[in-house]
Amino acid sequence: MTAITWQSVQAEALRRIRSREWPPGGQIPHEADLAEELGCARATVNRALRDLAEAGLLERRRKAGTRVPLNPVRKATLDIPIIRQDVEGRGQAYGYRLILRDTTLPPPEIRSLLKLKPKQTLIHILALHLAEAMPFCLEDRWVNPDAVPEFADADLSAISANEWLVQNAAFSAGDFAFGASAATAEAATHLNCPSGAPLFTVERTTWAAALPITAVCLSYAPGYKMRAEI
Amino acid sequence: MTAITWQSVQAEALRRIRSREWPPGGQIPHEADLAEELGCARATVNRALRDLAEAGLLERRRKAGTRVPLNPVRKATLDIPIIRQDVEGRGQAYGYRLILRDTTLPPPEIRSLLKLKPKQTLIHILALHLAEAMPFCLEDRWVNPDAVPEFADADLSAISANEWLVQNAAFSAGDFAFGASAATAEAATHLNCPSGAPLFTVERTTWAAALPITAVCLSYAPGYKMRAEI
DNA sequence: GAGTGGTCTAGACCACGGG
DNA sequence: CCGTGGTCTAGACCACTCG
Repeated sequence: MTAITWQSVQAEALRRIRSREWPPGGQIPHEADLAEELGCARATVNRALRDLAEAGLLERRRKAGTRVPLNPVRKATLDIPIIRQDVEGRGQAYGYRLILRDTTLPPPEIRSLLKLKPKQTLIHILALHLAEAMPFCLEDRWVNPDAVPEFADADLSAISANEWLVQNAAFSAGDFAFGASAATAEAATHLNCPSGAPLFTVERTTWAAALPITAVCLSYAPGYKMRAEI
Repeated sequence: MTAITWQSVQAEALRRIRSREWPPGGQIPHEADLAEELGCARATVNRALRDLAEAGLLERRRKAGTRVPLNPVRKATLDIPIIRQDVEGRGQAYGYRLILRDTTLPPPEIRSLLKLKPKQTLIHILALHLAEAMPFCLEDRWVNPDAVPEFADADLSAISANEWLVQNAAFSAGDFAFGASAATAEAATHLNCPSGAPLFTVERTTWAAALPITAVCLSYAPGYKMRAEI
């Protein structure tokens, strides 16, 4: 009977790493040797070590073998839910208010961010997400109608642009930048906080292949924290 | 000849998801059917779909099968390097200055965060990380000497606590909280910014099993952005 | 050139959990 | 109960890369 799973192999490897039985900077045995020692197939060892390498706890290279990194670059995984789910996941009642919806020329920084041609117009959205009727997050978004033509017909008073896009243009690529900025006068009004208050911000751009879909800046009300585990 | 890899299966699955050939909320074929259709082994399909599920693009449950989620919770991966590598990775010269090193009772919020007994003393570190001789990040750290006794002998003028711990107590578990806060007068002095300036902050706690190792708050100089891709 | 991880296969058994 | 994904195996070939 085989009580050996890839998880148990992984746990044993992790133990050896943490106990420095496999010291930082050192090579560890080959997959084949480990498989024999632990009494399982090489594929099982492979699965276990591959997962550890993806988390940054091991470095693997063909021919060079597997080693414990001296300065591990750990990987943390962030969940990116739609804002409604973020609020509801905290056990709070979600609310939403559309503030502005317009079609206009974007400012230069948005145009260059999305690599648009000079005269390309975008749909501009400003919306407030609420938790227990308190301001939670201000969404300042630009949408490329060429990438998602149906968006022009979306009823943004019933569903947030955030949610609409996740449901209709999801599964695409993009990048995030997290930072802090001072609340502008307008943001302070909407978020009901002092002007200049420190706000946690998420800037995101989304692409369908080479076609830009949307750029958004989310400004969270003071006190918001984004969490991750490792 | 087998031109079929799990990556190609994954790409095909992704295409069907994005093209809505597999619509949101809908079931997709079983692994066995897909394997037959695509002409590969079930294990290959499994690997491809498992990876998509880990990224949040599919939901898999035994017996219920695999479906495309209506509101996908995307997963983004963050790299957590040591600060020196973060700076050097930007092509800048790294510098470091130890500001304070003390052994004392932690404030209540740190004590409860690390679940310490009332009279447990910790080592308190305050240090500044520099990029091109400009303030980059302020490190405010508490270390549990019971968890890492050797830390008491570390020469923190030569190596940052951040780096020492990564090299000597790495591979442990922990959690992160990202947020924004206003620069205190002291932080403003060290970071050379106005008091009250919005700072991007990372709070982290690290554990070896049930034993708390360290709690740290990193305050980044104004303008810092943390990036991730999806 | 040769060693190491990367991957595929065909088959098998198992565990979870929906109906 | 029993279908579906989760996993293990033994063997094979391949691709990368170090020496």
